[in-house]
Amino acid sequence: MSSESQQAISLKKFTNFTEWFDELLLNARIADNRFPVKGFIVYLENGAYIIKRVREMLEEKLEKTGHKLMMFPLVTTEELFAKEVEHIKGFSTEVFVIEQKSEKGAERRLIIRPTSETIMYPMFKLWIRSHADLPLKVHQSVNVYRYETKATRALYRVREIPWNEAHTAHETPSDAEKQVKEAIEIYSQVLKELGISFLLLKRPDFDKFAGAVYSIAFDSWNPDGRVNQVATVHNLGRNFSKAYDITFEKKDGSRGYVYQLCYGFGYSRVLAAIIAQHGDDRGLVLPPPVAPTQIVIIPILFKGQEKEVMDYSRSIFNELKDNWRTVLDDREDITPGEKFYYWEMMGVPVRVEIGPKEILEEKVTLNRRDTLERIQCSRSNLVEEVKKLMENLMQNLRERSERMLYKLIIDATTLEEAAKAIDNKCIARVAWCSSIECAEKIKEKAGGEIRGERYDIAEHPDRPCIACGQQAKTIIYVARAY
RNA sequence: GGGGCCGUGGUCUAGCAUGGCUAUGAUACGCGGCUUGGGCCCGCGUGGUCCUGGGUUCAAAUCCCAGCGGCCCCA
Repeated sequence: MSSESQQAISLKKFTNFTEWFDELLLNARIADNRFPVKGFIVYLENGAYIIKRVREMLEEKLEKTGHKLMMFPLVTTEELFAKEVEHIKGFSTEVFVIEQKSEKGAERRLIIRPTSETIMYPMFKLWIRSHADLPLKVHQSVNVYRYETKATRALYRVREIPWNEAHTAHETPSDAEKQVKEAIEIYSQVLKELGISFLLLKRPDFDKFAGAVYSIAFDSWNPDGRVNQVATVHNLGRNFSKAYDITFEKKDGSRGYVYQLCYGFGYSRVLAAIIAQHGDDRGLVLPPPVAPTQIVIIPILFKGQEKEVMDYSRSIFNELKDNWRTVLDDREDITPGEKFYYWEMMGVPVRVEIGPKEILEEKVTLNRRDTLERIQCSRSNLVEEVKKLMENLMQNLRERSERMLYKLIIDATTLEEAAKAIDNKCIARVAWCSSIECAEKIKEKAGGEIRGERYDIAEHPDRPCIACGQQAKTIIYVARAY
C-alpha cells in the first residue's frame, strides 16, 4: 500500500486527534472518562486487558534481569517525604494528602505516593548492610497519585497513574551506569514488541527528575504533534542515599553511600501510544501480543446453507483457538458487514471470512487489520499462514510507526522554521548552546519544549545555536508535550 | 497560574440569540419480521435530575452567579 493511501485512511486521526481519540476510547471499550472526579478514569475491559498484557511483558523482562517483585505501602509521612530537598521541591505542589484525626484530636498528615522513593528508601536503609547485599533491584506495578494542576486528559495526563516503577542500588557509579543501560534495554524491548517508536532523549538539566543526577526519557510520537513521555530512567547518584542514609560496607572495610537508579514505565501512556500510533479512522489496530481478540471468524450465512457455513466455521475455530485468542462471531441478528466494522473498531489483527465460496474451494479468506488487505489461504496450511501473517503484521506496524516518527522530525535552522514545524504538528531538531536563556527563548519563540538530546546516538551540531547564533553544544529535539 | 468555548435519553445532536406547546432528530437498546461477501429494510417499544446548587421571573434547557466536569489557547 502506498504511503498516500495510508495517510488517507488516517485522516481524522491527524486532523482532529482529540475527537478521534476520545470517541475511540469509549467505542472500543478502552476507557470511560465519565467518572465524576477529574483525572480519574475507568479502564474498561479492552483497556484493562491491554495494560495487563503490557504489564506481563514488562514484568517478565524485569524479573529475568533480577528485579524482585515487591509491594510497598501507598503512603509516606511528611518527614520522610521532605528528606531529599530537590525531590520535595519537585513534588510538593502535586501530592494528595490524607488528613487523619484521632479521637483525642491529634492530627496527622499522610502523603499518598506520587512515586515511591520516599517509601522504599527507608527500607533500603534497613536491608542494605554490605556489598554482598548489592545490587538491590526491586520493582512494583502500582498506581501513583499526582494532583495535576494542568488540564487532565484521559490516559495521557491523569491523576491516578498506573505504572511500573523499579528502584536499584549499586556499589559504584559504573555499576549504576550499567544499570541505566539495562533499564533502557528492557523498556526499548517492550516498546519494540508493541511496535511503538520513540525518541530516546537525555532531558536537559532543568527538566530532570526531582532529585536525579540526570534523566533519560522515552518520548513517543503522537498524531497531534505532542510527544508522549511513556517511560523514564533516572540516575540518582548518591542524592537519595545521602538523604536516607543508605550506606554499605565495602570490600576494603570502609563505608560508603550506595548509587541509585529509579525508572518508571507508564502503562496508561503506553496504552495511549498503542492506540495513537497504530490506530486509523476505522478504530484500533492492535499489536497481536496485546490484542484481547487476535482472530475473529465471521461466517457469511446464506439462506439454505447456514449449517454448512457454521460447521465449517466451527472447525476453523477449533484449529485456531489453541494458538490464538479467537472469537467466532455467530450473532445472527446483524450482517457480516456490520461485524466487519465492529471488529475493525476493536482492532482485531486478523479476520477470517467464511462463506459458501470458501467451503467449495476448501479455503478461507483472511483479512489483515493493518493494511485491510484480503488474502486467500488454503485450509491445509491455515495455521502456518496465520502465523506468518501475524509476524508480518507486527513488523509492518513497527516499521510504519518508525517511518512516521522520522517523517515528523524537521530540521530547523531558525526559530521561525522551528515554530513552523511545531505548528505543523512536528518535532523540531535544532542546535543549542546549552544556556538557560536560549532554552527560554526557544520555548517562547518556537512554541515547544526542549525535550533533550539523543541518548542512543551521538549527534554533533553542524550549525550555531538556533537562538543566539553562538557555538552550539548539542542537537536537541523541541516539541509540544503532554 | 491566566483567558476562551462547552455540558440536553447509553452515544451524538436540535432548541438557547429574543424565557412560554407533551424537549428535536439520529444512533443505540428490547421484541417481531425480512435479510446476510462492508453499517440493509419494515413494524412496535424502552430510555431524560436538559451537569449541580442558588438567583431573576407569573414562567428557566434558555437569562445571572457559584461549583463540578470536559475541550482549546497562553504562561
